[in-house]
Amino acid sequence: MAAMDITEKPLSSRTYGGMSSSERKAQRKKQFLAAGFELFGTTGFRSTTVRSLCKQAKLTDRYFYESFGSLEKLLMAVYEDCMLKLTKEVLSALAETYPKTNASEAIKAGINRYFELLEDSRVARICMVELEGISPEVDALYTSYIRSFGKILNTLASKAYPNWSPNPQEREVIGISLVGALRQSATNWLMTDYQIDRATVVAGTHKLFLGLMNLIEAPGPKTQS
Amino acid sequence: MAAMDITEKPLSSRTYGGMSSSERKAQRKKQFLAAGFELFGTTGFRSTTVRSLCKQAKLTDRYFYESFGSLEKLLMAVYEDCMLKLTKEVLSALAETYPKTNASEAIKAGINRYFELLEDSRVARICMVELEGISPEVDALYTSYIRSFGKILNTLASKAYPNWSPNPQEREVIGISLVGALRQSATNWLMTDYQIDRATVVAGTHKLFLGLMNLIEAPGPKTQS
DNA sequence: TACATCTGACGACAAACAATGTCAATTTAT
DNA sequence: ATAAATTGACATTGTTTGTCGTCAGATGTA
Repeated sequence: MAAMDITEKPLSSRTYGGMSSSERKAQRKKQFLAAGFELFGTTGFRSTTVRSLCKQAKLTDRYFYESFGSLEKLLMAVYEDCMLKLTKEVLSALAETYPKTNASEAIKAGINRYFELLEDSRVARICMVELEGISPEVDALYTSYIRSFGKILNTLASKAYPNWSPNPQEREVIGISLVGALRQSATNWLMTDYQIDRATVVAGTHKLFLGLMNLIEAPGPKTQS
Repeated sequence: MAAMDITEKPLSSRTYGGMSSSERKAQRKKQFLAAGFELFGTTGFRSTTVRSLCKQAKLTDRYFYESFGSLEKLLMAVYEDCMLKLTKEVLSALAETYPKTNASEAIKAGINRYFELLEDSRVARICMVELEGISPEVDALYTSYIRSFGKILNTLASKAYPNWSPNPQEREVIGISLVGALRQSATNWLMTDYQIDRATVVAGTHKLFLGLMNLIEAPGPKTQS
C-alpha cells in the first residue's frame, strides 16, 4: 500500500542541473556524438559496443537508446557531421581563392584544405574507411555523399568552363573518379601513418585535376605512339 | 575393455573417395574458397558465420578449422585470389594492345578489361568494399594490394615515358590516386546496380589517364583565369 | 521539510555465435 | 570380413553482446 509501483513515463519535465529537459537531451546527444567520433575514429566501428560507447560518453545505456537506439544510427550521424564539415570547409577554401586566383590555384587550395582536415586520423578513418560494408542503409548514405561530392566538382567545372558539355553520364563518372582519387590518397596517407608530407600529397592529386582541366581547355588530345 | 577411447590424431592417411589425403584437403580448401567467394560477395563478410559458410561449402565445421581456422584468413585468401586474377587480366589486356597501338589505346583496353571483370558483382564487392575496417592484418593486406597496383601503373608510365622523372613520392601519390579513381568508379557502378553502360564508365575514367599523359608529354601547363 | 522527478550503477536475461566434443555411419586396406 | 581411418550430423560449452529492469541516491519544487 505504501508504495504503488506505477512506473509510467514522466508526465512533466523539469529543469535539472541548470538545464531544461530538452537541453539535457541535446547535451546527451552531443556526448554520444563525441564518444562515437572518438571510438569509431580510433578503434573502429566494429569493435565498438554499446557498453564501451556509454563508458566513453560517461552516460548509461538508457540514454543511448533514448538518443540513437542503435550504433548504426550513431555511426551515420557521426559520419554526416564529419562530411558536412569537410565539404563546408573545402567550399570555403575554394570561395576564398577562386575570384582572386585562377581555377588551378583554387582547386589546389581546396585540396589542401581537404587534406588538412584529414590530418586528424579520426576524421580520416570515419570519412574514408569505417563506412563500407556495414548495412544497406549505411551503404546508401555513403554512396549519396560520394555522389554529392562528385556533383559539387561538376558544378564547379560548369562554372569555370561553361562551354564544356560532354555526356552527362560520363561527367558523373569523371566526378566520382576524382572523388575516388582524393579518397584513396587520403586512405593511403592514413594507413601509412602520414609519412608523406601534405604538400606532396596535394601536389600529386592536384595533377589529376590539372590534367583534366587542360583536356577541357584544349579538346581533341594528341596521342603519341 | 572392448572399446578403448584413445582418440588421438590419425597416424596414417589413406585414399578416400578416389582421392589421397592431400587431394581431399586441397579439395576442401577449394570448396571453402568458393563458398567464401559466394557469401562474401553477396551477403557480405560481416553477415557470414562459420555455420553459413560450412553450409554453403557442404562441409562441416571441423574442416573449416582445419583449412583456414578463421573467417578472416579465408577472407584474405579469397581477396588475394580475386586481386591476382584481376591484375593478371589487366596486364594481359595491356600486353595485347601496347605494342600494336599507342599508349592511350592500351590504357583504355586495360581499363575496359578491369570493368569487364568487375561486372561480376561478387568480384566487385570483394575487391572494392568488403575489406575495409576488418582488422589491422586485413587492412595491411588491402593497403599492400592498392600500393602494388599503383606501382604497376608507375612501371608502365616509366616504360611509356622514360624521360618523365618527377618526385618519387609524388609519383606514388599519383599512382594511388589513379587506383582510387578506378576503385571509386567501380564501387559506384556496383552500388548503383550497373546502370551506366560499361563503355561510358571506361571513357570517363580513361580521361583522367589521358589528362595525365598529356601533362607528361607537354610539361609546363598553361593556366587560365 | 516533504515529495515527485531525474540520474547512474548494477544485474538479469536471452540471442547469436565460435569452438570443441560425441557418435554412428561410411569407406578403404589387409 | 574385420578393423582402422574418415566423414557428417548433432549436442554442448563458454563468451560476447544487446536490451530491459531494478533501486538507491541526487536534484529541484512546493
